[in-house]
Amino acid sequence: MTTHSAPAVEESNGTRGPAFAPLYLQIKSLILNAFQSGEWKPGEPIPSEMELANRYRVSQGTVRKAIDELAAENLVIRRQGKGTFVATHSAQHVRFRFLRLAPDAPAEDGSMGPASRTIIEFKRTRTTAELARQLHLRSSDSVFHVRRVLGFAGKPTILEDLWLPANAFKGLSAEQLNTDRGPMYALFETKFGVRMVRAEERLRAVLPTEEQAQTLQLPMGTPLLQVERLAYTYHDQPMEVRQGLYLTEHHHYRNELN
Amino acid sequence: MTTHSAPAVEESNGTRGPAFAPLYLQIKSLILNAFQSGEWKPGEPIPSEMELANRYRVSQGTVRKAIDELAAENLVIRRQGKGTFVATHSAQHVRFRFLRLAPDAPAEDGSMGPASRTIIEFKRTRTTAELARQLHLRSSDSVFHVRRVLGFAGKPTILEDLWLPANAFKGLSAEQLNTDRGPMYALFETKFGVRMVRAEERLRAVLPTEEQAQTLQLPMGTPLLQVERLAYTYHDQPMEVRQGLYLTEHHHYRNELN
DNA sequence: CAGTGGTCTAGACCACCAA
DNA sequence: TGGTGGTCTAGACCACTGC
Repeated sequence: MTTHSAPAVEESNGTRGPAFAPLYLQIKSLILNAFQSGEWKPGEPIPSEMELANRYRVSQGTVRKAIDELAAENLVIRRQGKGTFVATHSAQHVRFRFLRLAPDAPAEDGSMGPASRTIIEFKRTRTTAELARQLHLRSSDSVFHVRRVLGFAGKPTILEDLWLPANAFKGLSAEQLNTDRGPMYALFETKFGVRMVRAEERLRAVLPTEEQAQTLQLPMGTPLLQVERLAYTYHDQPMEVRQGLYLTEHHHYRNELN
Repeated sequence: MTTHSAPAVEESNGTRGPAFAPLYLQIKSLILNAFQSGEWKPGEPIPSEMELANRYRVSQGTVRKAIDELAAENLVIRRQGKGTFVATHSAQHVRFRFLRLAPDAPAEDGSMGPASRTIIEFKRTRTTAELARQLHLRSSDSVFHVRRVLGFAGKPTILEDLWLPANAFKGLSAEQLNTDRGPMYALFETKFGVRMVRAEERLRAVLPTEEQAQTLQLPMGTPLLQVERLAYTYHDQPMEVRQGLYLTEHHHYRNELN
């Protein structure tokens, strides 16, 4: 603490983004740190703009611009008159935000989720070279591997494999996954403090192997949409690899180009 | 013109967005009108923020917020020290912005475009009921129908059908499409003043018909990625229906989830 | 009513670009 | 050097929420 005119920002914090970034980006980075450290948890309100402005010794406008960006990236939700809240996968209106498969005929009850979910495999294994590369792991690290089938209206529709770094998901169990209702990403948030923020997907049309066809109860030769996903948490840290096979007879993958 | 304190906004303009929208949204709407009317064309600079502030009788900050949104929607490009420019599909770095198919192995020369393009059908027909619904046409209106094949590295990879409202594309010819280099959407801009701004896509895995397989020189039973697109110009006006069949043996459709 | 985010203004200074 | 967009500030007022 120097004596004259407080230094703006500073938070007795070693890692503070690029040294000479604009003030509002430094503020944004500090807020993200608070998210990652769990100081403000998903679903909870963050301090008001005025409070943050005082804390960081900047004007309200600068805090506002930082929060503007966080809101644009869906990391935060603003509600006029109430406050600003850390975004969560548990909130009703953003559930299945990352599941882009939609029924061709819109469901009666409005939004939909999988009607059935069955874990058909759960194990902890050593990382493969490919996984290590994608998840930034060392070859000695281990991962959880989950395989599950999602069904809509009684019909198996998605066969999904996913891999998670064991270090970040200590204690994950098949029991836990089976018991839980609601999106898997909501479970990750509440039980492991891991919030998925962004993902990249690669899509292809493929034919199922015999095993895959049996699992999905489909004839061989049925074309399936293969979706490879790499999901990231705060600060662009990769935290999940997922590969899905989607049956697109009565569903489609929707996308917006901007 | 009243005498006291100029009224802010107003542009002797009947259609001006929602009546009681915030000022900056009204400004944004006025700017969009200028785009649509062709007052400021793709690639050209728009007036400086100060000029616009004076013209619309608002502060620079309000104009700035309007332009912020336009920039976020990729309708405008800002360049510090130079000005703000109407976005264009002709610009080198945004070419093929709407083509999400990428080679599995990154190309040597960096960015890629189709190596070959062949128009295999071009005709003017009456609108179908489905097309009329999607393009907001009357059943008496007619459309252009184009079918083409795109190839990469000598291999046919995309079979694409597209439909355009004939009214908006008066004079479009197969000749024109064959002669032109560069993205089709750039041609639409320069020749017809139609700028595509946004699109919705629906993806499915399908098997080709016999005719489609022959056209793409593929064996029957090859799974293909079917991409249905509805593309919009300014003010959310639908202007193109497109259906593509993508061969995803050596390419993938990339997507970002936020 | 007090507290929150949302809008709007006016003005200062900076970083970048072209002539 | 002058003009452009980019950042930052300070302050006013509005709209919405909950007590």
